[in-house]
Amino acid sequence: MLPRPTDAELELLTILWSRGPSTVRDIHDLASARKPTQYTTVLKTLQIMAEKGLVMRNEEQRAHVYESALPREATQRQLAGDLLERAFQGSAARLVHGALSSRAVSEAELAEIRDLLASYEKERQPQ
Amino acid sequence: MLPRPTDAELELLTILWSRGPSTVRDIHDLASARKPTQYTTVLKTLQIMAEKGLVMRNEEQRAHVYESALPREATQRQLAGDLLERAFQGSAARLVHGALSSRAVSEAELAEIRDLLASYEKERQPQ
DNA sequence: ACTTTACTACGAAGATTGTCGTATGTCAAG
DNA sequence: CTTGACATACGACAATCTTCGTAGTAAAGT
Repeated sequence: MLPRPTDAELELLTILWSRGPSTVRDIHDLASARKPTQYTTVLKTLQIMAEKGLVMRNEEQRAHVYESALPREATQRQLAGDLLERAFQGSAARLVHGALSSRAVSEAELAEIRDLLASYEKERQPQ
Repeated sequence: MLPRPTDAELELLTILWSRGPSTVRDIHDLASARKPTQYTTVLKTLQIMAEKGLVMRNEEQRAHVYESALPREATQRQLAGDLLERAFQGSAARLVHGALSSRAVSEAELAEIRDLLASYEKERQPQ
């Protein structure tokens, strides 16, 4: 339903996910710390995102408050699923392999994934 | 070094990975079976990909032969790593969670991922 | 009251993407 | 030799993306 967020849009979504509802000022401060950007660039991007339905806007205050329309997990599911189909022909194992081989992975991270798998294994057996 | 392939480019790369070096005719036949497209659209896209370095072109024959510049795994690593950083803040566990929750996963697939993890666990202990 | 500051709206420019049509060249068959 | 089939080259168009500047307005400071 919702379009896949573009690169610039995703950058702002990650900020909204970590901060929760935020003003353009707040979002710009964080975004431009990572990559220098004009205030109006962030504003314009958020306005477009609101048109697309990627974010919701609360206009009660003079400084509008923006909020991600979907929780982080939902968008992450969409993005992972999309890449899974388009680049990995649906092979989750290949995607995991690609992710793990892209950089060093800590033991803690491997353990976390192992636990995740275990819960999926269990889920496959309703009783 | 190489740019991230666009959606249309990735579609053609997947064909090259499965078929190996191919003519535009071959690629077009397969691509347009999935999504109707004009021959020259595929040709133009391949020419742009050659400029970007995403594919190599052999012009010995009248019908040029195109070949992916990188093996499938290298590009998949790039794409997975890129998404990992941009959408998952580097958390491989979250990426795996997103992928698995995006659709039903077979027992065989889970087993494959489990084996993959095991090999990474081993690799982490040089001695 | 006036000036500075802060905010939104919006037009627009430049780059990229995806798509196609047309021009042109090559080659084999009639 | 001419024609038809098939190939590449390339210009062009619309849509989207990213970015920014300017205009207008509301609030706050002096």
